[in-house]
Amino acid sequence: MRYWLMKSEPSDVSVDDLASFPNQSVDWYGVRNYQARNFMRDQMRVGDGVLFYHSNCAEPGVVGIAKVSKLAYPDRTQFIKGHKYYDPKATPEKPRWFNVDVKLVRKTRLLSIKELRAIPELANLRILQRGNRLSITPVDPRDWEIILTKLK
DNA sequence: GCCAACGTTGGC
DNA sequence: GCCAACGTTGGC
Repeated sequence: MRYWLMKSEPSDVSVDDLASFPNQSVDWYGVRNYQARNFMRDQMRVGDGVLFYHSNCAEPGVVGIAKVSKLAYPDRTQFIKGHKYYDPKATPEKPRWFNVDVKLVRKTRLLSIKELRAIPELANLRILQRGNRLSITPVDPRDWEIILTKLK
C-alpha cells in the first residue's frame, strides 16, 4: 500500500466537483508527463491513499482524502480528435497515456501549502521541494501520518 | 546525442 | 501577471 499526492486545478475538477460525481470518483485523465504516468501505470494499486490537492488557484493545498479505486487503463482522452488532451501518436493498439480512477474518501479542511511548509517534519515532502512541478508524487508513509493527524 | 528554444507549471 | 524551474522538441 502506497500513498500519493495528486494535484488538480479546482477550475478543472475541484474536491466539491469530485464529491458530486457518481460514486464520488473520477478518471484521472489528462496526465501528459511520463513520470506521473509511470506512477499511475506501474505503481498505483487499488486502495492506495491519495491526498487530493488544489493547485494553481487562490488557496493551494490539501482539501481531501481519496483512494485509488481502479487500476490504470488507457486514458480515453488521448484518442479524441480535437480534444485538449488528444495525442496523434497514440492508438488504441499502442496507447501512450494511462490513468487510474480516484474515489473520494472524505473532504477535509484546507491544509494550505503555507501550513505544510511550516511543519518541519514535512521538509522532504516532494510538493514542497523547489521547482517541483510533478502533478503526481509519492508520499512517504510517515508524512502521510503527519498530514492525516493535521487533518483530524 | 547535444542543447538552445520553446511551452508549461504553479506559487506568489 | 511575473517568472523560476523544468520537460519537450527538433535541428544539427
